[in-house]
Order: sequence, then structure tokens, then C-alpha cells
Amino acid sequence: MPPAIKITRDSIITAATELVREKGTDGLTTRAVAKKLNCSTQPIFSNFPNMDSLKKSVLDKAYQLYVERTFSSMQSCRYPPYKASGMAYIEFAVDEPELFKMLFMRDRNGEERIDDTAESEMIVAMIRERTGLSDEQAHRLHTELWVLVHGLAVMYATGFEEYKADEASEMLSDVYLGILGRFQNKEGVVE
Amino acid sequence: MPPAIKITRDSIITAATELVREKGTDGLTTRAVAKKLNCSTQPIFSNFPNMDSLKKSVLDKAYQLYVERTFSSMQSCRYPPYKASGMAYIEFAVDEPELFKMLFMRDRNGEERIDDTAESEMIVAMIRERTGLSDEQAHRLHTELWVLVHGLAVMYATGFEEYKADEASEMLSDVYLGILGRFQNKEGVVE
DNA sequence: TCCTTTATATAACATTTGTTATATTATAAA
DNA sequence: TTTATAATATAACAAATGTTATATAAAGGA
Repeated sequence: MPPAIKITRDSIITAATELVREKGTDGLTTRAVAKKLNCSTQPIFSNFPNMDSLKKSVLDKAYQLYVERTFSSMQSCRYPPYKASGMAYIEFAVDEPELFKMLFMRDRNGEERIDDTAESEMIVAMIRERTGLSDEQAHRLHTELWVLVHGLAVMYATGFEEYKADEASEMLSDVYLGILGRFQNKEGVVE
Repeated sequence: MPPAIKITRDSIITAATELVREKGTDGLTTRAVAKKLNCSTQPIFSNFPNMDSLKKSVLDKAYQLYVERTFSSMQSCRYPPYKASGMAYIEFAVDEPELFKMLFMRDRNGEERIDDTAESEMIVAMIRERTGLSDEQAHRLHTELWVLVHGLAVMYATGFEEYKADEASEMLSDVYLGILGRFQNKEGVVE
């Protein structure tokens, strides 16, 4: 019989994720993970075929952390639900910039596009219901807000801009209400 | 007298910039530059104290390329001038994703913030003049549009979304006109 | 108690990278 | 023609990294 397992697959993923949090993707190396676990590099390779595989697991773990955070952030409901999801995304970028970069700023040029139409349709339906916009208008409102939220989040994650919660919140409102007003009433706009 | 100079400082920067364009920042290595110039790695180190210095020069060169592109893009004026600058930023992200990443998606957390108030004030003044908004409103309009443009550009640069010129253009208009309408006339918006 | 199994440790290897030491060689002044 | 100068080439070094070969040792079954 072999010795009992001391280093689990899960502990490796956790340590690796912690490393990315602290030092970014480049900080994720075999020896750094081993050091954090107080072990040699061997357990990594008996649990994962190679580092890319571990990196993939860290990506999944990071996304799980993001979902959990978003969920609990929505619970505390400082904002109406739709806005809350945007603010949660932004706050994730602020609090976990390295995980954010890994998850949402990675190069997807090789990857196949993920199909999020189902989720997207749900949100659009909700917007339609609340605002009386057409399907196309609701879709556009959602897309444009999402781009704004992403832009802000990226700025904060990269340290391009300093995060101020009320500023971010105001921007979302400005744009939301602006587009909404425009779609609900196309009059009253000069040029 | 020493032999004539074959490898100029400028040719090194050009080769290095080309490398970043093709393979991203990680593709910028001593040996890759040397190979592109058909020379050894030595000329690099007689022209630059180290690779970080060359990387800095590439950053400057990339910014220069961006400015030139933006300028000539503004000349062809497919859009009104203010919108044209946003579209030029976006198109730079589409056509030169690696240079865009290097310039506008790099980690600025260590860097000191650049002071762009002068330039920003000019733009804000222009907006104020054209729209009759207050200084604060014009400033907010500009900031929010800029965030949107940045968000779109980042999406395209990372391959998160496929670029379609008319879609991007419509988004800018929606948000611009939406915010503008909201600021010019606060009535007419439900909830 | 001994033995088999395998988790982990140790150590080594290949590769890549920045950087430097040394050798070579083209150039123009002497 | 000779020679000093410095631009470039060659080669080597050290460090970091992924990965693999080998050694060690723990744990329960025989």
C-alpha cells in the first residue's frame, strides 16, 4: 500500500489560484506552487499531465470564485438587480484584478465563441418587461451597458483609473437612463 | 576606425515593434530581434542597456504609430470629428491588437498617472460648445463615451467579440445621443 | 515481519531567456 | 601598409522554467 495522500488535486488548484491572485498569471510556475504547498513539484505532475492543464483548472476555479462573489454581492442588494450584476463585475475587477485579467481579458482569438444566447435572452426579456422596449432595443440597451461595464472594469483592473463606487454607479445610471430615454422617446434631441 | 554601422538603433526598434505586432509582447526577445535583423544579439546591447529599455522604445514607437493612424483616419473623415477619434481608437484595436494591448491594456498599477487635463479640457469645451451642456455634464458625457469606446476596443483586441464597423458606430451614437438627450432634457424618462 | 504499491522527494535534463566575455573584422587615419 | 577603433559575431554563463528519471519512504495486506 502506498503512503496516504498529503497533496490533493484540490489543494494544488487552490494554491495555484492563490498565486495568480497575488502575482498574476506569470506567477503561476511549478516551483512557486510547490513552495506554497511545502512540497516538491512532483505532486503537481501526478495530478495534472502538464502545467497547461493546471492553468485550465485555475481558470475554472477563478470563474467559480467570480460567480460566488457575484451571487453574494447580489444578495446584499445595494443596487437594483440588473445594475447589481454590472457593479459586481466591476467590483470583482477592483478586488481581484489578476483573476479578472485571467478570466475576462485573456486572448480569445483562438477560442471558439461561447453560446450565451439563453442567458442573454433572459436578461433581455427582463429589460423588455420592465421598460416596454422592443426586443431589438432591449438587446441593444443590454449590449451597450455591458460594453460600458466591461470598459470600466478593465480600466480598474489595469490601474488605468482609480475606482470610486459612486462614480461608477453614476456612469451606469447615466448611460442606462440615457439610452432608455432615447429609445422610449426619440424626440427632444438636438442634432 | 571602426567598421561602418549596419544595425542602427532605429532599425532595432522597428524590428522589435514588428515582432510585438506579430507575436505580442512575449514575442519580443533578444534572439527574435536579432533573427529579424539577420544579425547577432550584440548590436541590441550596444544600442540599449537592456531589454527593458528597448521595450520602452517600442512602447513609444507603438504610440507614435497609433497617433499617425488616428491622424490619417481623422483626415478621411467618415465620421464627425469627435466620433472619428473614438472609431479610430476602436479600429486601431481591431487592426493592431497586439500594439493595442501593449499600449492600452498594460498594467498601470505601478505607473504614475499621466496628466491629460489639458487635452481633456479642450474636448470638453468643444462638446460644451456644440451641445450647450454644462461643464460637468460635458465632462461626464465625454468620460462615459470614452469608457464605452475603451470597452469595445478591448473586446475586439482580445477577440471577445467580432468587429462590425456599423455595429460599433451605432453603439457610439446610441450612447452619445442617449446621454445627450438625458442631459438636455431630464424629463420623459420612466423610473 | 516482509513486501508491494505508489505518493512524494531529489536530482537531473532540455529549453529559453537576458546578459556578458572574448574574438573577429571592417574602416580610415597615420 | 600598418594600426587603432569599435561594430559585430561567436560563444559562454546564469537563471528560470517545464518536465522526467530515479530514489525514498509510508501504509496496509500477505
